[in-house]
Amino acid sequence: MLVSYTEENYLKAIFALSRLYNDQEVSTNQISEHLKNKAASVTDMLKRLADKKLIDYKPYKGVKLTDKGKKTAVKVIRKHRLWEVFLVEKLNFKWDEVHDIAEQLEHIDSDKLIEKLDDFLGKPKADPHGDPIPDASGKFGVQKSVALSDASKRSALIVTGVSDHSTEFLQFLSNSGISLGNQLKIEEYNDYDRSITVKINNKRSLFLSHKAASNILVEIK
Amino acid sequence: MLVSYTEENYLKAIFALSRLYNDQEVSTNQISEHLKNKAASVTDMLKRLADKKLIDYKPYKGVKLTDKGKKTAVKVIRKHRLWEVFLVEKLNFKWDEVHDIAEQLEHIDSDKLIEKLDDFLGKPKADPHGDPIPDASGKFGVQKSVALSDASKRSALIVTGVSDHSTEFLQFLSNSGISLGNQLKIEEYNDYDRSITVKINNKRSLFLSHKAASNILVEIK
DNA sequence: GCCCTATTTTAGTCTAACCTAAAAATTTGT
DNA sequence: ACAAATTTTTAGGTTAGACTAAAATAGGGC
Ligand SMILES: [Mn+2]
Ligand SMILES: [Mn+2]
Ligand SMILES: [Mn+2]
Ligand SMILES: [Mn+2]
Repeated sequence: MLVSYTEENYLKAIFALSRLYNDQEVSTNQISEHLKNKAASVTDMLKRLADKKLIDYKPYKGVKLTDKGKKTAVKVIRKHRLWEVFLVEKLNFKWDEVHDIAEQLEHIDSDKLIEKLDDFLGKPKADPHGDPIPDASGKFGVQKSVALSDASKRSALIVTGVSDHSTEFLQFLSNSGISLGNQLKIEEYNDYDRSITVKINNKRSLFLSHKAASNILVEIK
Repeated sequence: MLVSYTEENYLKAIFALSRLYNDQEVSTNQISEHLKNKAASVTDMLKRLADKKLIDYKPYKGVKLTDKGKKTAVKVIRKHRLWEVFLVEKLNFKWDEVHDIAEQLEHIDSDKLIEKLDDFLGKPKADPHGDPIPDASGKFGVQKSVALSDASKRSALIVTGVSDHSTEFLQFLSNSGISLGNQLKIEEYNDYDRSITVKINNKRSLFLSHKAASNILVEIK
């Protein structure tokens, strides 16, 4: 039984939303907003996905992915992130340019291709935005990173990812000279607006708003 | 104006067929057989392609690609062949495994991606089957190869391509120890069934039927 | 318990891309 | 030249996936 391009996008959306809301049922409206489709169209699709046993759907009660649906969604995410690594590492794209292309590439259907691509890239554990890449069996490595805005002062931090994937934010980081792997130290914490000052790689100092800091993920070194 | 996945496949088919029949108008039935769609469906699509100015269509008289249609078709072919090179050269696929995956990859829409892929692969001039790769402006290099069955005896020949792209034929060649770049010499020519015997790289001798020899393309060294 | 509002589903349309069956146009054979 | 065979188009349907408008349901406040 084959899953269409469109169905894959719905499964991915449901997976992301159920993560976001700690594995609760996902509502029609949440999916509708996420995919920018009308709620009536979503209901339509939910019926089709339920027929295919990819989701559990109780009218008015929201949906949950079945194991089969989860497996499909995770595979699409795996493909998306592997292709992003390829685009950045091999083709020299910038990290803010790859998402839209990966949105297309993630639907290419060939198990052999995924595994050969994974080998070619050296079985990467994370994509260019620090998001973990599930392995062939669908398991994600554990991510123990926290938002920079929640990190403690003075300890050495490593930038491991971002939680805002927009071109604007990624370009802002690049322009500010922050990239994955950089070492950060929080130098000042302003109670008034929760803005901070950080030192990058023990060199330059940089001022960051709370909004920016909340979207940078770090691990304690 | 965007060209759909399906429309791209029609343009590619029309391009291939008009090559095959020396730039004559392509008929509805030819397209129908090539794409394994019914003739009525083809007529439907021809109207849509004509509306988009991608083909010139006169009912009952066959179709020709416009410049715009030709440009689109050639770009799809360029992408198909570049991806095939990627799959064989970088991911170690065999030459008989790549066509179906390239059929999907050829529809990925990003000019920047094509050009970066082309650079990454070293701007290859031919795909793994010896088919020429048009450059970014759409120009094909000239192919001066002939069928092995038409080549003259005793001269040193180089295998440059195949004209049958089926898995069966490609695997037959691999099993026989013939690949692109090999040197061949015709040792014997049997008038009875037009079969030949060739020497590969001045070492092994191999018997080939006329059918096989007619699908191997060679250049005189 | 009932009303109000927000959410969700149903009903009815639309388009792209396919199909079958029938009609029309073209080509072929004599 | 004209009938027969072939090719192509038209007419009418289907399905996936979108939409709008209207109806149904659920949940919160009193
Ligand atoms: Mn992405
Ligand atoms: Mn990413
Ligand atoms: Mn191919
Ligand atoms: Mn090829």
